[in-house]
Amino acid sequence: MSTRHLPTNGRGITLDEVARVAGVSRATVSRVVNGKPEVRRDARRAVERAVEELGYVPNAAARSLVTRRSDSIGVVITEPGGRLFVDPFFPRLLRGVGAELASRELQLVLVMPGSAEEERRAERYLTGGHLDGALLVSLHGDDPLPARLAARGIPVVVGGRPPKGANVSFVDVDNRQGARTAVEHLLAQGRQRVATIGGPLDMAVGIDRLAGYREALDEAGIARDAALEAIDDFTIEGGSSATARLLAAAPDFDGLFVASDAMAAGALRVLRESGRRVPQDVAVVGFDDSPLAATTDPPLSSIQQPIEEMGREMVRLLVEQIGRSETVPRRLILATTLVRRGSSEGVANG
Amino acid sequence: MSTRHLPTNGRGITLDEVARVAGVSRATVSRVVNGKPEVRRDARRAVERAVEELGYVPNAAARSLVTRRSDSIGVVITEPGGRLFVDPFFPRLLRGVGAELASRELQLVLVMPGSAEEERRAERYLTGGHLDGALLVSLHGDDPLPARLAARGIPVVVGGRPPKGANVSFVDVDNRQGARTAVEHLLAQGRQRVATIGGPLDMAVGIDRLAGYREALDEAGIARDAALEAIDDFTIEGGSSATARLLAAAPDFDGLFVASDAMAAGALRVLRESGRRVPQDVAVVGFDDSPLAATTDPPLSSIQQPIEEMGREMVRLLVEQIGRSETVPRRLILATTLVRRGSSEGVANG
DNA sequence: TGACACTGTGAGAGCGCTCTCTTGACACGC
DNA sequence: GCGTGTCAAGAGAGCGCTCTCACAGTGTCA
Repeated sequence: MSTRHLPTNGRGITLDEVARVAGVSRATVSRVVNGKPEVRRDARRAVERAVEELGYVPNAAARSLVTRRSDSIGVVITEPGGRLFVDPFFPRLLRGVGAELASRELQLVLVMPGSAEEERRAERYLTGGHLDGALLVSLHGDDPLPARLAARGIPVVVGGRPPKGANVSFVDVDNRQGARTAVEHLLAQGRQRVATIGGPLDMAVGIDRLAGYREALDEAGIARDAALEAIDDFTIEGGSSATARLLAAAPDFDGLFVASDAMAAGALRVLRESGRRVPQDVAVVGFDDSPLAATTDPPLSSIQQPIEEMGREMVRLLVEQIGRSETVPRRLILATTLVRRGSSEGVANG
Repeated sequence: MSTRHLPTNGRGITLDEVARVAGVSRATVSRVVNGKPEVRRDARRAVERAVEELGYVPNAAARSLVTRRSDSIGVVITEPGGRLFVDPFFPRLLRGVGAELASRELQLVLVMPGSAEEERRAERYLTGGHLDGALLVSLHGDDPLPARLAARGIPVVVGGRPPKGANVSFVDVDNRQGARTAVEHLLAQGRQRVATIGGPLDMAVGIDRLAGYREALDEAGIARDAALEAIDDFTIEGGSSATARLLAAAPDFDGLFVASDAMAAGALRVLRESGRRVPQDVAVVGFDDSPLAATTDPPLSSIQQPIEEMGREMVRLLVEQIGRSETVPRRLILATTLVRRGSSEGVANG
């Protein structure tokens, strides 16, 4: 597009040089570059031409130094490993975040602390004013990070329901309603004994999806049965062993809601090994609608979450906060969708 | 616009204040903070105490402005979507990159251009001297980006084999040898007619994995057969339709090497639908060793690649370049491993 | 015509840091 | 005593930018 002859690599072309070439002052160039309105046509034009000709790119450090803005935000992923690799939650989220940032000329700084030591370094970095704000994802237990950052006046938005103490903005997926939808779908298929495999109860997703399961049963007037509930981590193996426990405690269940697709994949295997046919004997619905839902045998019905939208909304909430000195925390809950596949279709048994 | 002298971000602790508290000059504080040796014991101690007491964190922008280093590197992922979400390649890579950067006090800036427009913006950003170097992953076709950046003197390391024209450092996985290993394994199992499903031939991975397949056959003295080769994209659906074509063209194949696990998942489904048993009738090996390899029925044998190590090595090569003015491009090829699972086990047929 | 408002532009003061250069203190040899 | 060398520490000059303030130029109205 442009013919920039000078291979600058940042060092070299400064505002001063552009000003000289354009025949105006440094201040005027600055105004044009930053889109300020009070510059006359011809001056603006001269500056634009000079910028183009010289291939001028503003020096971010110098600008930051005076504006006290870094024009970049942090995305902190505190995830030891598991979920990180099993489904494409993070790529999707980052995609959404990136898309929303791009139109705002903001940069995305990824922080993935892998140890307690690195986590402390990350906090230090965040509180050091290097970033204009932070997106916090995949918090575990009652991580004090969001509250700590908020207390320091750093704009923060949490992805997922934040820990108890933290009064910060967040964007969450409606896990509870998603779980309800899944269970209602199983009941509508005529299933009488619907079991569940829940995720870890130290995570909001784990708690909320189990709560949704229970609500759906309550609302349908079906008595709960502790034997129909098994809890495990979000891995494939967790799903397998939880299913084994379920089969031992309540061999007669004919519907199964699993709080993640990975666990559901494990469940399908164990069900098959136990001689159950899916969906004829047991109808199964997972959660996440991850790619592996389409590869299992039979393909897995699942609850789809708008992850990219979540990323985008997180950025919007964060940008709202940046610049304002005091803001009221906002919360946003995004709806989920049931995706019907073979594992819960047809075969009305009763 | 809004003049804010709020104690937010950074909180205004400067070198000067630390110097005053410690009773030394700004220069001495700077020396201590940057680990320069020529400071006497007591002065050093006083500074350290003052830093601790005040919670001083250096202002990155000010430092950058004079050092002309940003202490951050870019990771550019030019991937329209497909591969991004199907397997955890990127989380793994980012994990490796992040781990290696953390110990070097470097920050990771993620750039994911989603359109041509964003790609140009990204290039502008990179050449603007905002970053000390860049890691380029998932390049397609003959993307001119690496060559362009290198020409501007920006340190660059490519993940995967770079486009023809680009004489830059890169780290790649030994796709060719991985494919050979897979095919040799199938032959060792007694398979006589080994087919393959290859990836897009405008990508280095696609080309190299197909080349490996052919080499293995050549070396075993088996004549190649065009009917045994099908090409498609790296998706599940691509694998399905490629398999259908293979079944039509050469219904007698008894071994199948698929250039990605996602495609292999599609292949398994179509093989099953056609009445073939895996591994009895057709033994299958995939590539990537993604999580879905463990969830298919039967579990999929696959070629594992050291993705996190790739990320770490990329950072090492990049850091080597940063600071040096002229460097010779280096290349690194990482070995793969065959992971044997049910889809290619036992049943020596011949 | 003078007083005043308004607009576009330039001059210049920093932002917080690093780094060179200079100074100061001290030890040593003659 | 003086010159010389060594090492630690301070003074001060920017790095490239934004932003305030002053000022020149133009228009408006009494």
